[in-house]
Amino acid sequence: MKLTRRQTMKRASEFAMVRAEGSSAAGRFLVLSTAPLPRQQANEAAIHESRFGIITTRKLGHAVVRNTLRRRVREIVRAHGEPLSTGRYVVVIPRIHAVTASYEQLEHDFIKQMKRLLHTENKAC
RNA sequence: GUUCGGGUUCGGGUGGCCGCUGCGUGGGGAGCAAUCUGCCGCGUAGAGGAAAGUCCGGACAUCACAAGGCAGCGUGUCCUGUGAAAGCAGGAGACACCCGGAGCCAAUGCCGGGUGGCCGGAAAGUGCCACAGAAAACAAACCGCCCGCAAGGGUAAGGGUGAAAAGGUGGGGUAAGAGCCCACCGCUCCGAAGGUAACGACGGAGGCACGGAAAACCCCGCGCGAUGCAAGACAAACAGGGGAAGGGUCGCCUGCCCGCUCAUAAUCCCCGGGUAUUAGUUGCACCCCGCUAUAAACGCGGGGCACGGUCGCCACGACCGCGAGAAAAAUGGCCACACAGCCCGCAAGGGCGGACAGAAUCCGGCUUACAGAACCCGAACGGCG
Repeated sequence: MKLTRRQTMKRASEFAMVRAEGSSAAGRFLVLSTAPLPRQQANEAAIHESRFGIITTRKLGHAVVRNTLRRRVREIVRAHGEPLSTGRYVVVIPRIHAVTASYEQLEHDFIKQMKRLLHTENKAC
């Protein structure tokens, strides 16, 4: 899937909403949370693109560490995030163990958490 | 050649696939058009020597085209060069420490070499100096010594403590002692050859006063208006109302003094209103000419300009390098190959694995972090001639 600047979350209120109303799944290396897009935005276009946000806190390390981690996560989302590509907010938060993890480990963890989220959603329906 | 120290330069490479942001451009879409573009392509550019800490200095911007002071902040040997300034470089001086030499009872000083740095003042003032020690500074008596029956007094020579104990040695002197007196050494003050200067060879005087720390406060010289690109400018939208203060308020600073200006506005506080936008545009990312089997661009070629570096015949010139522009923040992810490095192994080979670190208005410095590579200089040791 594509992942351009337009698809990023930019407002604190959006992150707060996902935190308050969304569902999440936590793995060893990262936390994945998601919430549906608001209605009024969904009405404008039939299929609306999801918005993605990656949170890298200072706890993870200095700027270079945070940059690489954010780039890796963005790449993983671009490669495997297709099931999440419409109609939702998606927030990915790397945890402290992600700093020493390999790209492959991060990839597996992301896919696993994504499947868990989608599975519980289907059950709820 | 090895090791150590110093300096300069570099600080990961090549290729493939898939992406992101800026710019340019072809097509599609929207629009009467200018033009715009969340769509599909193509071309092209895209982190550092410290981008870091935010410690100095400037550019730029705003604050009333207006004067000054105190507090406050910065800075501190001298000369030269460089620079817009901060600063940097070279040389010199004093000081401290180390090594060697002469000298030697000791204190200390002399000669030669090397190293070092927040290098004004401790004789303006207030305070401080842990522990130990009797005592930590207008002195002082624990032991000791002397006088004395004792009470008490004299004594800073000796002991011991300490980071530091109030000049050193010798002689005289004395009840015992003491610069109390003398000689030499040291010290202080005054003069002074010389030196651009810091400084100071040398001479004279004085029994000697002045413990340390200025990174405790402080004092002296010199310098400094404040706030920072979240500065600020522009566009769009809108609706104002109420309160406090009346020689008080506001205006340029963190506080204050003094001066000046304005005249019911402004400022401040409260209530209310507005919304272009996935955080509006700009500030903010060099300019000109030519080229491309479409065209253009920040591409390529040439020229100019700014900045940085090197060299010089110091007129300025020559050569080399360099020109990124995000905004929840692009500059990347993965793979392969070779090259450094480390580990295991007799070897073949195998494994691990890229130092410190990420632009945010720009420029000049300072400080701090840093695996490794190349070159240059110096020192020590060893080898060869």
